[in-house]
Amino acid sequence: METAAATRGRPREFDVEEALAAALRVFWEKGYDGASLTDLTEAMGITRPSLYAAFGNKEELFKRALDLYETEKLAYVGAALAAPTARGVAQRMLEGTIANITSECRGCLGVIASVGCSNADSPIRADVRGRAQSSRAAMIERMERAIEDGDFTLPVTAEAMTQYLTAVMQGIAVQSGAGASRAELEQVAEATLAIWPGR
Amino acid sequence: METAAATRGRPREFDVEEALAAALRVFWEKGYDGASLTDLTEAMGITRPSLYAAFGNKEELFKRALDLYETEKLAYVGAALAAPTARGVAQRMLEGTIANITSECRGCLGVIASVGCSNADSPIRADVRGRAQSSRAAMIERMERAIEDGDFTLPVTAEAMTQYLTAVMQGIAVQSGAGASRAELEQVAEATLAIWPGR
DNA sequence: CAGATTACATACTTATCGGTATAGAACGTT
DNA sequence: AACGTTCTATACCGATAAGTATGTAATCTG
Repeated sequence: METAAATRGRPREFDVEEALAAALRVFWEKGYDGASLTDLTEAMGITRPSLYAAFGNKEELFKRALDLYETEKLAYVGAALAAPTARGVAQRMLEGTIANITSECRGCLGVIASVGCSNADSPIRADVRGRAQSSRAAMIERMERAIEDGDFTLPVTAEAMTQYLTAVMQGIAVQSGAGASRAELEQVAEATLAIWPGR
Repeated sequence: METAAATRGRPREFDVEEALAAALRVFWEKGYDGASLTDLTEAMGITRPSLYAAFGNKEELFKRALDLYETEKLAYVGAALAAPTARGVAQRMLEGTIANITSECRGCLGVIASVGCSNADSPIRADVRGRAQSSRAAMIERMERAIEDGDFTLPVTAEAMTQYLTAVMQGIAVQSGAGASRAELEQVAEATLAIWPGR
């Protein structure tokens, strides 16, 4: 249905992926509510009507930016879950988190969008939550296998260890957004691993 | 200087502390940027000029609300630091955090204001950060004493354990804001205590 | 080259933002 | 009762929010 179009009419003068990457940085810095269309269009180097023609509206642009964020910035999650032991998973997750939130922009876009959205029943929050749910499920599965493998020296549940590790990562993201140095964040990761109960 | 005034002129028709408590709830729910003056005045039951006469402006109102938050909602911090062991401190801190963020409103006002403020160099962020710094210092001191007391079964630093425990609490607050159930939050606290290295 | 089609650029819409000017209402003092 | 003082109520301010109408420029099809 939508495969037609071809190349009729005036060609677009900007690169959609580049513009999207610029939008992602703005959302990352300012959050969904905080990012105005003026901020976005300036960073993307396009005009308002071009943005609406290419992406629909602000909300859809944000979702597209989240897609990009997931594929580019959250790639470490998959690699982390492939670690041979639960400790390895935790280590790679923490390292990935710190690398991610101290790179281009501070903090975690998921946390920023979820916490920073003014009204609790916003479609933005629901979207972010839905995305988080799938990686949570993957983490729980991985932790279940770790329990079967005897990775833990304590009787823990997969859900609890997932929620716990997620909390530490989110806390690191909060501290990063609040201005903590990379060394301080690494302290948290090191402490978590030093405490980690098992291999 | 300001002790004069007495009771000359028309008396105020609303209770300042009550209005402040209402403002706190609004800021807590929507964050600083997200709370509009319309939201605030409606919840406080007063008009705009009354708000400005009594509190100065939005920023000062927020700081007053933060004062109230600290004295009423963060009282558990002092009690937690008085626990006999580091584990006791952690337990009371985690319990206090969960009780706080699942009571009136979800999440932690400090996290919400810090993460949810659209621009990074806002006076709001600076204020929140300054307040957090003092409790951080108190926590570090307490952890130093715990190390001297031999509370820990691992070679840890007071700074690292403080940052770590703070991260877990912030993570719990994030999850609460994202809609996690109380049971899920308690899972995190229980896991943290189960893992806690020492008494 | 004519026409359809698509994108860009300027300027606009309505709504809401934080903050305030102004007028009237309620009090203590004289 | 008249006055100064302080609060409340309404209506307003300029700035900015998200989103769009309109005209023009650039491409493909015929």
